[in-house]
Amino acid sequence: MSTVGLQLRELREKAGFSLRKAAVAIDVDVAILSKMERGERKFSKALVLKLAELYEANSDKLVIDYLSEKVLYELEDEEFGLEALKAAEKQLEYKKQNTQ
Amino acid sequence: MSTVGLQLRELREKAGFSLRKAAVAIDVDVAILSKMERGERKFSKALVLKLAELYEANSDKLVIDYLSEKVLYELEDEEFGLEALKAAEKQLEYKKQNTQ
DNA sequence: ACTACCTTTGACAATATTGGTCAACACACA
DNA sequence: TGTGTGTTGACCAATATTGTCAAAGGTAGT
Repeated sequence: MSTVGLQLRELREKAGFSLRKAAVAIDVDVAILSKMERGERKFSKALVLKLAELYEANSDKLVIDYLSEKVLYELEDEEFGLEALKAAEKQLEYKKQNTQ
Repeated sequence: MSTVGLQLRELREKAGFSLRKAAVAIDVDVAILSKMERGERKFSKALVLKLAELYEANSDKLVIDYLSEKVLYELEDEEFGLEALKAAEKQLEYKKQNTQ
């Protein structure tokens, strides 16, 4: 599985943007984008969306992976991580039923 | 579904602790415990464990619910929250297989 | 060697978030 | 009145997160 950072790096390269140009286009410091692509810093959702738009890529999967990484980060090394995810899932499914 | 805070409040009352006594026992300010029980502040895992021990309650479910709440908090109002959870779950399951 | 790009790195400042402290409040009841 | 209960808000301190900047090292072309 490839991280959001690496996915966005690939997309950037395919779209023909240098790191600098991409950074300027979404109004963020080059250093930050560099670190984000390599996973040294966490993305913000806003930046993921901006980049997806810039590269003309579908953002849904990127956002899902972004959120998933965020969640996994919270649960890292937790003995009951999987159980917690399943509990959270139940909650969300329940909520979805009752509001839609 | 009952929050971790409310569960711990029930446990406290059943165990016969006043808020103050419980707070003293786990070495935390009363105000904090009060807020945590009512969900105005987030618990820390350490406090959940301490309280479970104090009330002689099984901590597994409490910890799972605690983590689940933490995760749901991250995903609140996210369109793709459910998908993100499922993606995270896959990751964890995969990881589990390959390390145990 | 020089120039012009590229990406990475680390140090630092600014800012936001979190956690803890404290005093006061309101309520009930002996 | 005095004692115990839980709640509230203001405040500070520690910590984490983000942004800024300058410099370094790599590569390619002239």
